[in-house]
Amino acid sequence: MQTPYNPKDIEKKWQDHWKEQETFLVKEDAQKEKFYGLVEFPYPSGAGLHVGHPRSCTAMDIICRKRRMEGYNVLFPIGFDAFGLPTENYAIKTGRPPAEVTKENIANFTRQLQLLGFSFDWSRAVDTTDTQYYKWTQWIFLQLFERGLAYKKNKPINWCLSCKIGLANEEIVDGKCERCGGEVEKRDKEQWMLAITKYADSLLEGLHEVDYITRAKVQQEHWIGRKEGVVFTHAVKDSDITLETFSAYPAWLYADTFIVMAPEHPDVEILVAGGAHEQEVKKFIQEQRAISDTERREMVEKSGVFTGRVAIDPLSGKEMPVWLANFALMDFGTGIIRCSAHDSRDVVFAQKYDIPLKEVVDRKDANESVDAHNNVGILKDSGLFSGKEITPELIQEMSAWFVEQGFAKRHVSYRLHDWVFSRQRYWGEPIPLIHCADCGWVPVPEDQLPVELPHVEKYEPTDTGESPLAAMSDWVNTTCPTCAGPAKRETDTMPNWAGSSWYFLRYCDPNNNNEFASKESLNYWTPVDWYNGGMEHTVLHLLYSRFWHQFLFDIDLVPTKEPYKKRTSHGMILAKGGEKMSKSKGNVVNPDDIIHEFGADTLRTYTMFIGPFDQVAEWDTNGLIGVKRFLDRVWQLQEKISDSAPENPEARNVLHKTIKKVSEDIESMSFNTAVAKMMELSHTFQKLEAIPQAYFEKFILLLSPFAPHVAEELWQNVGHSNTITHEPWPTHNEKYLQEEEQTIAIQVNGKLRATITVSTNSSEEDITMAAKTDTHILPWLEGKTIKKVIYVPGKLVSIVTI
RNA sequence: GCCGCGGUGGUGGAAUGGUAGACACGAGGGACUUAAAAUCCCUUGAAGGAAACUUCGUGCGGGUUCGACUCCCGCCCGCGGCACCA
Repeated sequence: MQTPYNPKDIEKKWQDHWKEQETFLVKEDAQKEKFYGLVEFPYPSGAGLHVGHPRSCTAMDIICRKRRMEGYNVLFPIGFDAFGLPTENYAIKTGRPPAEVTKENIANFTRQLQLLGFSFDWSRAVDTTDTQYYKWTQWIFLQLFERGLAYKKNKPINWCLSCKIGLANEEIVDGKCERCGGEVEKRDKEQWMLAITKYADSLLEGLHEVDYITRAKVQQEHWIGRKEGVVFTHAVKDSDITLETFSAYPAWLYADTFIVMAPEHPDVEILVAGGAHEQEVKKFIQEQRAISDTERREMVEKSGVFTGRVAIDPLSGKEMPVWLANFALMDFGTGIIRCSAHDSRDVVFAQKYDIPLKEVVDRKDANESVDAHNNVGILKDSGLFSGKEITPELIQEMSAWFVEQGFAKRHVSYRLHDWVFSRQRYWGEPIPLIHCADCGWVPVPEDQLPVELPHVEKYEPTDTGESPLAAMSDWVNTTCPTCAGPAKRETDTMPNWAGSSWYFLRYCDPNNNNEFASKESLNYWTPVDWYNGGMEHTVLHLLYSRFWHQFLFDIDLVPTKEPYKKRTSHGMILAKGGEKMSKSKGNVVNPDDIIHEFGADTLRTYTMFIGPFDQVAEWDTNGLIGVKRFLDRVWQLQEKISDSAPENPEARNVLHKTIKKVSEDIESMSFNTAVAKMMELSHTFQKLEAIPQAYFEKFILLLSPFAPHVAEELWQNVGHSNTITHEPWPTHNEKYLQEEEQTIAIQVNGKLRATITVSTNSSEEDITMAAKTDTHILPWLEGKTIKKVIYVPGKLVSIVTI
């Protein structure tokens, strides 16, 4: 009688074994093909691991363990994205240094992740707050700076009136300060920007060569928002000013009758200066400025004010009144719009202020909307293009003609904006620049990197909205690296996204003191073969890290243009009832408790069994019971192993089907059905008097990526002394997938009426004959003429009668 | 409003043109036990029927097909993202 399955002892034993034997440590090996599997590194919060972490980590752990068994040299690293607001806010509240808190949190996360038995190469763990790590984050920033991709610009920041601090966008909930619920307004401040828009087209093109889930590609495309169009230049009557408008729908340009400008457009002031409408316009601009972003977003009412000016339409020579409108956005296109009867928003505005409109297509009926975005209809009153049907070709033709005639120039507009890279915060990488009155912004010399975060007394941002570093005059005041004159350090820090934009490169060579990673290590390991992470990161993190990587590629520091070959995403795990897990709701599931009660193997396998991997799943502790029973059953099977066990064709066939199914399902991340199939196999084996050892071993190999600890123990119990980690992955034999008998469904007129069991060798004639003469089928054919018989090999016979 | 994903038993889900409900939870019944737990076995979409079996059934309405959860057209609902984008 075997001892009962005791996960606690087994899991500890094998985790120690892997650590001592350095089972998962890897080195470059030119003889072996590499595989780089990556999971998003966690933010080590004080709350500890969430059950969502085991879900994504187990999935990639399974893939990496399978790859090792397939003979690949597998890099599967982990680290911590440890700069961030929650730790800083905790520091403000308690006065404890963030570095100290971070250290504790990382230790706790490490302990928890190790309890789950992931096959990470822990020797490569990185921590973005480690000076030896952020030295290189700063270094990469300087490369961007030196090539003109980092620049300073006056930008509004979010300012909480009651906390008197600058807030990140993420800290604003429903337009209010997340911390105190107070009002938030915009304040202008000089901010460091990264020119990601220079990479907009490259980032768009790169999407064609990578294998990302469609959602990720579509969302990135949408975020970049590339739109081709034309820019018209309009003379303003009795003025030297010209107005440039952007149009993405050139088919409707003949319909335009008025122009609107964004209230914040810099030319507005000159345009109205001294005019009869100046006071009204100024009042409108002030009103608009007072409205917060959130209110503005919710505002449906269109409003505006006439500037008193008239622009000339280059197409017709006619006059177009120029208005300011609350819906014109300064940061899209040129901030000035030609408006027409073919845009519902323009129509609402025109009707409100009695501005004349003109349609350039005939409506079939009065209710039909002829919206600019539809691009359908036959043009009228459109000069040369009257009578032509709007098609993509015509739009091209029109754009070309406008350009040719000198009315317009081509222009591409993007939704994507340059990346605001400054934070007025303590807990981030200091921006390694020094400002000198004579030399301007000067980079900190490479041999002085990293610029370390100094120790401060208070972590709150200052009254002026600057980072607490600004109060450290000893640190701020320095000398200019160029002229040695007095100079000041930049006190802004980098955003959270900085450290995570290149961490996967550091994993290749984490202890390198001379480079962010050696060329050899990057050539061997990159690109990442498979990257799994959360849906919430498919836009920003992915875009930012692709941008940095493409930049590093352009300056010849990484070997590929794209960092990730393949990107998948896991669904979130929600609490029972479909709510997000949160401390305040008290519905958080702590992995420690689950491991204590059921074991890590059960937790791992359950998170894979819970539902389709890419969809949200509701946590259900009852579901763990079924998985625990399964592993118990597998454990019991070892008692039935026998050298003298006879071959059992039926069990063997089920085994080979399981090998095929599990192998394929891991590749498609259909982990839930892989587990289900192994459960079936365990039932099949359980019914046997004796199990041939060879069958059992193959089963254990299949199970090992899911439940590695129990698999190692069983592997040892059946007589092996080596770890199961590098045993070859089982392959199925096609001939064992063939049953000797098959069940054929018989349909009459599309309805299932019977099933018959026939030998696999039976001919089509035999089977259709058997179908037609089956006792259950005969009554359905009585008095009918058979029109057609469809035979699907191995599946069914469908009889159609008249 | 636009984009993406989803809607199947009491519950989580399986099946991407071929026997709807695999696998699991829960529930009911049984075996073992002095008893309980654990374990094992059976039943479990609905309705009708003694049974054989029949009818209905994958959000709603149409269509294609011998055959549709699956493909096409038109809707409804839920979740996520973007949103006055010219």
